[in-house]
Amino acid sequence: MRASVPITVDGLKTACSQCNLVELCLPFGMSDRELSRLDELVGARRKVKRQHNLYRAGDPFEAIYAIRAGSFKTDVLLEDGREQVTGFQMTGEILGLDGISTESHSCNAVALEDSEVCVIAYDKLEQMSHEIEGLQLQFHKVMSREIVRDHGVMMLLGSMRAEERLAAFLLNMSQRFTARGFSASEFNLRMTREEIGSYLGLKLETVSRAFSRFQEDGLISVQQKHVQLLDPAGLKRLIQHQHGAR
Amino acid sequence: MRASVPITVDGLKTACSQCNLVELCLPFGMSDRELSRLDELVGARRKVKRQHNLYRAGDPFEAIYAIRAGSFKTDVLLEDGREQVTGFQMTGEILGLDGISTESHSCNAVALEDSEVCVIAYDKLEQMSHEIEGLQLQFHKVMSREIVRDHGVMMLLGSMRAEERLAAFLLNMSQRFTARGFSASEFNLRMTREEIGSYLGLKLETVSRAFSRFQEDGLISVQQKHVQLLDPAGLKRLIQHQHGAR
DNA sequence: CACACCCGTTGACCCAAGTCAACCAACATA
DNA sequence: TATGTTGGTTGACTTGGGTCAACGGGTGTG
Repeated sequence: MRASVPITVDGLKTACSQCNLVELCLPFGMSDRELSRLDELVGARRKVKRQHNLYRAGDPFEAIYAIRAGSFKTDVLLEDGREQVTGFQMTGEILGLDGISTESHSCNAVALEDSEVCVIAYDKLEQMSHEIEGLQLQFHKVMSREIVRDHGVMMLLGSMRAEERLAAFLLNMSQRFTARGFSASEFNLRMTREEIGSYLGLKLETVSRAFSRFQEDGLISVQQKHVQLLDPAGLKRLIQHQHGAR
Repeated sequence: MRASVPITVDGLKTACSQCNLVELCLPFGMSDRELSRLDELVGARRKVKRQHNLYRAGDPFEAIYAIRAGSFKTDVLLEDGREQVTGFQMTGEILGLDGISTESHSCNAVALEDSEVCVIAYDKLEQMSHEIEGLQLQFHKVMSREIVRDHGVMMLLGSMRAEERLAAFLLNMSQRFTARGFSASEFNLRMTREEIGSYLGLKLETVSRAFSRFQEDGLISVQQKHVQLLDPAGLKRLIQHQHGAR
């Protein structure tokens, strides 16, 4: 637990039209004309240091955030201190959608490494969505994707065994690294075993053991946060026909 | 598993402005002027018989649905047949938001009893959102609420013990019945123990045992689907300070 | 109105994952 | 370069919830 983040805004306006993350981010699928108008929407960037919060549960909701560099986790806390990590977010992904419903955030967003986000004022987004056809549609798709993703996590948590959960997690990470132009088979995780465990509804020891098991079975090679997928098909098979599962 | 639903549209247009569910439904918070315009948006109603699907995973996405009467469950299926119930929906709640992202539905929606929905064509909704200020905002709030709700379920599934999950479930049901003008302490569940179990990531036997345990402890009184909450505060306490939890 | 089937309950037993503990490796800080 | 601290691994043991099985009651269908 670290101190609250000192808000770090640098004056630089970010141009969506020149950002290499368009393919992954809010502007996806919009026309060039629309894209250029979007540049007005995106305000300043904000830097968030590792372990610092982008926002906290209870904070008033003013903006959503597009990750420009780095990565985050979101979590919810119970009164008694139990933590549930609800997601890990990478570049191009949108943070803060949870805040719209009650006009205040319902979870915490914490940077897993030194990161930078584009701040998108929500009232401006609302207004501009009235004007730009493609923006509204794309924004709805982003929210809908989040809902679908969450259903997938419920599937993980509700119906899979420990090793299946970790396999699904690794394949998901691989797929998202690939979409960002990184290797599908080799990457560095940014989160701890405990954070993975919280996300997957497992204790950190169980996560660690599953990693070791996968290594023994020649499915992956792990060394701390560095992971190499040696047999992605094997991992997929593990999810599909593991029987006797709950 | 039953046959696919024969689409049952009756010609009656539904007037949001005259519906007693406004408080709970999409039109919430909109002005009277806006509300009257909304009547154009909502197309026909559709009846869905118990056990029949409103839509299935893979169906092309065309509309979202507001529940006018009855209730539903949504679920996702794994290749090997495992089912995960992702939610239970009651009157005034919106179904189908999962379909926006890929333009096809990603889960199944099944009626738990004979039910009726208002069909809201998505392209019309998009178009009208450009024109009606309050509609866009409200629609975003509905989607955001769904995301927040899903995070709550992840908390359940990832960090709570069996009895805590059931207690949280019962309190949630109670709260939603209350919002609909029904008793907070006495209601009939529409779903089976197996469906509750799937939703909570438990086996039906465990759900049944937890019900019995609660009854022994004087927290509730159960008889089949009929539930009476005798000590809601006790149920709340159970969630908050149950220690030794995972 | 009868009958089958589905649903819910309960018991006995088992196992996957949690708990507790020791230890080691990385990495940050002085 | 030393040194404290955090993160990860592994082992031994425990346990909450899953599994399997038997049974009884409700209810929707013919």
